[in-house]
Amino acid sequence: MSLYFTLAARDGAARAGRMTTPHGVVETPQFMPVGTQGTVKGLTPEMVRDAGATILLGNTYHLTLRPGDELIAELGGLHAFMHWPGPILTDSGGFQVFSLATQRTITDAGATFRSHIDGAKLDLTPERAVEIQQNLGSDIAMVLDECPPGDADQAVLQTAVRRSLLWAERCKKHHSRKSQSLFAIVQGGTDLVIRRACAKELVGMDFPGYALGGFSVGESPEAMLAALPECAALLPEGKPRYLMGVGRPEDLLAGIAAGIDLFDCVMPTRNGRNALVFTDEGPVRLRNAKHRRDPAPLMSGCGCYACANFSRAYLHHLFQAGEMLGPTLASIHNLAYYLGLMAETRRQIAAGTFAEFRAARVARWRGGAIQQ
RNA sequence: GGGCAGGUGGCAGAGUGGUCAAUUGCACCAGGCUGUAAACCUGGCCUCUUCGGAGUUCGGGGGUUCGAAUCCCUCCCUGCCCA
Repeated sequence: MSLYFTLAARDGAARAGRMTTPHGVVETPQFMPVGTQGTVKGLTPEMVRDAGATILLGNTYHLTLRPGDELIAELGGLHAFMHWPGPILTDSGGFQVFSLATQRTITDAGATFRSHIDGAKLDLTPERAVEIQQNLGSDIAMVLDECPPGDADQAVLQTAVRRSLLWAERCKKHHSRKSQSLFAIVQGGTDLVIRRACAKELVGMDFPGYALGGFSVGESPEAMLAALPECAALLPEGKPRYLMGVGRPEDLLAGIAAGIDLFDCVMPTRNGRNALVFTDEGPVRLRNAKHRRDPAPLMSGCGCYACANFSRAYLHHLFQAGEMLGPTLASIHNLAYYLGLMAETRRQIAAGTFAEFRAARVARWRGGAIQQ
């Protein structure tokens, strides 16, 4: 076994636990910053660590196209290559099946991409997706899946699930790296019948961890939040549960309430680069003229490097001037905010007060958003 | 004093008789971003508007014309060259 997961506390459906990987321990619930191309954009690994991160995400599709998974293996694996000694989870390229839909064709054999960089052909079969991730040497690899869009009809969802199940089995069979765990991905959109069938099959294959994919891909936030509790409950109790690609702070708390342990999302880093920071009072758009002479930190009471040393007026200036430190500082704050939220959530679950905590937080975010 | 070039929306800069409230870029204003083709993308940016339009604009004034940012006269201003 290369992965140990133990639950330390429960509070309703919410759980607090601990996942031990070859490269370190991950307390759950936990948020994983996204480092698609072997970097959390704009931040050094030390900045990411100091913001509170313990585990990062990397990407199969992007890293095999550039610089190449074999090159990374030759240089000591992804951890050494990107100078991140902690745990890494790699996504399989299944999300690119969705996000780069115009660049690919898909059959039961696998997904064939036309590189978004130079147009070269990339055959991403389940076996190849596993090989790439084994070359990268991540602690957790994901099975290749077909991620259909949020507005897909039942027939499309069923095809995607059938294919994802086929691929999951092939990935599992092909996977051989002992120091790496392979997680399965449940698809099915917001259709609970299809989700249930998909989860049942995957649970029967006995993976060390399970993810919910196919959320936040165009369906309404309400539809996702409504489906989450039942979908999370389909996954084994004693194994890590990962909600892929989600999301806004309130979505994370909803996921945790449903029994999710792991999250990843580009939102804190992408939105940070685009001048939006998350705070207890809701989102703050730093480009807005009202921050021009505001001496306050991004968020009062926040202990992150950005808040400890700089004003909103300064961040506003950096973004107006197009300075690269703006995206860096906003990303640092947003990651610290997300990771701090997870740390506080773990304490609240341990104390048995998660539901009240969640209700108060959500009310404050919404109230703050209205005042913006 | 003489010659030449030129004065267009916050700035730069197109347009040179009607399709011009006026290309485009920048600046500015607002919004979006959910397993990253995103330090990106949308929209707005003279005034009013019941969003159908309406009213004032292209240095000032006068004129030609059915019609002028575009042609003519005049005045003012700017740059370069000569004295």
